[in-house]
Amino acid sequence: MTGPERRPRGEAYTLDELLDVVVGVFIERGYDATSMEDLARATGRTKSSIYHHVSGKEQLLALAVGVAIDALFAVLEEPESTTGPAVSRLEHVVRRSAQVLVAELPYVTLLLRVRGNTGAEREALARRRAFDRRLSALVREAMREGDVRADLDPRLVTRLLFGMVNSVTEWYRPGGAHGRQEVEDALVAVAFAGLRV
Amino acid sequence: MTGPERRPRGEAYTLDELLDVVVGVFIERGYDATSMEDLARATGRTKSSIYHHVSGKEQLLALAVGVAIDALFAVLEEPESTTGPAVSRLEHVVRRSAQVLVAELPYVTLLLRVRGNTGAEREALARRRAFDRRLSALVREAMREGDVRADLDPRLVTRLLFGMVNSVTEWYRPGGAHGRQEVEDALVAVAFAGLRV
DNA sequence: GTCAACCGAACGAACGGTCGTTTGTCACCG
DNA sequence: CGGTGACAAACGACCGTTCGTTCGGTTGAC
Repeated sequence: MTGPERRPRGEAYTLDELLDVVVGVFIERGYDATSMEDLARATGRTKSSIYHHVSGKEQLLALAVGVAIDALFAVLEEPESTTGPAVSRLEHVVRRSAQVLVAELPYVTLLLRVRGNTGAEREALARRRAFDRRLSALVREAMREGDVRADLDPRLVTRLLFGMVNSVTEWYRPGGAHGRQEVEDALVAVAFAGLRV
Repeated sequence: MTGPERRPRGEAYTLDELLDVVVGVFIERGYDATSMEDLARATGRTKSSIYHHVSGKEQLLALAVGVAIDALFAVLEEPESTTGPAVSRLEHVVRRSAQVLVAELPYVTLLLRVRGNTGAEREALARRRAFDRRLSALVREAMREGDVRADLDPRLVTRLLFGMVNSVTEWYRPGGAHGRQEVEDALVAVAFAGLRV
């Protein structure tokens, strides 16, 4: 039941544990400004030890953003995202996206900072665009069903809506001033009902 | 009337023109990934020529984000931002912030990507926080006056509201799919009235 | 004995920044 | 009105450092 992993030395890192540390450093210092030396120091190992697990710095980024994208796409496959009125599905996706964002905060934060300079980043951006297209279709459907105001461009609405959702990565901190439930509820309230009384 | 500037060579850059080019490269490649060699190539000059105008790479960043912050703070000093009901002032600030963001797109984009690793970046972040505090006070006032829903934390509302506004830098492109007026109107409509019909 | 895990030392390349020199324009002067 | 000294602007070569990556060897659990 212990699985296939072996731990020759006292505190060897699995790839997942390595990734957890690496993502934290990437976010703190920025991907480009992070040296392999920084990562070695943060993981308590040497540079060459890291290269035993991954092919290089870029693969670490690719693995990390993959975690985030997979988690976000999984939301779209949930039953509540595929059945019922579009506006309800949209609300569910908004709420669950916020939950994923908070649960996988470092990974999603890294994903949202990717700008597409390397091959791995461009691939991540392509998957993000595919995700956005799904969201946009959902908004359009909710407009067609008459539950969401149709006087605005659905693509524009999608961008603003999920721009607001994604902006949570900029300030949310576990144990910070705002709780998870509070953030979710505020997000849904502002997005669907607006600020004015 | 020609001013104090001199142009010894054919196409010498003033500091402002230099900055315009530099900011573009910073955004495209990312600040850390941009080398002085890149900047020299983009400006059509050599590295040492750039060092004749500024003290180094970090000062270029400091000058650029200063442009953005000054433009944003100026919005708060406009008459419509200081008189009348708080909710009207808030709406004006949202609308004008979006205008500034579009008008000074590269500079504001750069400002919003700053994470605070160097001295210049930390100073920019401090000024951003001061700006956010002004916004937060405005939201709180609008709640007290009864024009904005008061069942949510005003700081949280501020972050979501301007998270949405700032997210425009992620996708807006001049001459792109969405016009300036369209973006402003959609922003105000979604923020104050919400998506649901 | 095997093999994943790890290490220390080293590599060429690229980095931000410096330096001494050259270029070109202008104000001034005879 | 031609000549000249001063000086901002720009140049190319170079500095020490750090980068991502490689490699040959060592360790220790099974």
